Amino acid sequence: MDRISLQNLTIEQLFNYNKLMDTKKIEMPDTTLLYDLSDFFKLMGDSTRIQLLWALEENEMCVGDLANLLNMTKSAVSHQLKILRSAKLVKAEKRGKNVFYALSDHHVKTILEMALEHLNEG
Amino acid sequence: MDRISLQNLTIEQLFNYNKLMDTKKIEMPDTTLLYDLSDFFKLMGDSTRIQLLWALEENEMCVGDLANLLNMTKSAVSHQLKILRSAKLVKAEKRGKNVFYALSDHHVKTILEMALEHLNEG
DNA sequence: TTGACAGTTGAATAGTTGTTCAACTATAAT
DNA sequence: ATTATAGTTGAACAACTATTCAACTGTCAA
Repeated sequence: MDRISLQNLTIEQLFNYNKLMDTKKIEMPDTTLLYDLSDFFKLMGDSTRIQLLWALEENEMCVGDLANLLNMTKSAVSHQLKILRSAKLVKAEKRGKNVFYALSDHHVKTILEMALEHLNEG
Repeated sequence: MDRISLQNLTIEQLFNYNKLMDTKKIEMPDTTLLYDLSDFFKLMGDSTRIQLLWALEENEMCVGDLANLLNMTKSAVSHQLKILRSAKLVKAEKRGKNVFYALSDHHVKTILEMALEHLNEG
């Protein structure tokens, strides 16, 4: 069956359409859920944070090393790490003068690889 | 072996560290790749676009219907659809007065579900 | 204790981005 | 032909965000 626009329907047509939708159980998920989803992707939607996650995927590292690796100031890196930390994607541990950061979530790698696969096939 | 900070190393220690890194083949991927990755996530990092993708996952739909479903103006929806379209995530087909949009990529659903799973377990 | 280094923080700035508004095109109906 | 509807577009505005800068804390070494 061809899809139709709800905008052009008579009352009766709209009624039938609604019945159809009922039987197919088409429904939007909770709005807050979609907001959480987009918030999560927003975290990944920044090249600095992606690079940080990628680097920490391989190595536990401290702020200065990450700053060297990405050619950024320690301040900028620290700001972004704080965001990743408050989202519970990385965890920090202080040892002496250094603060070492590590991934706290194993899903991240999977999602990164998933997206890479998408990009490669596109 | 405990991780160390490159910042505190002597030349000799740094040399040994580099040898270690060589054997472990730790390397950052091409920078442009990570930029593509974050660009992709940036697309998903907006609740309007996530809702559009979610809706189109179930239904091919036209602009007015999507606008009704999300309680937005047709203009706002059209702008966002244009972004999704230029990223080749949706495709458009004009039929009569309507323009019907549909997902053009099957990876999207998988990635959405992946992220949802992550959110549920967190 | 003093100096040096690692990292954090808040304010300021510059760049980005989503929505609105108004004007426009194109299709269908009377 | 005229009118109404569906959708697109560009400019303008407001909100958001990443980086920089300067000041600060805490730790180690001399």
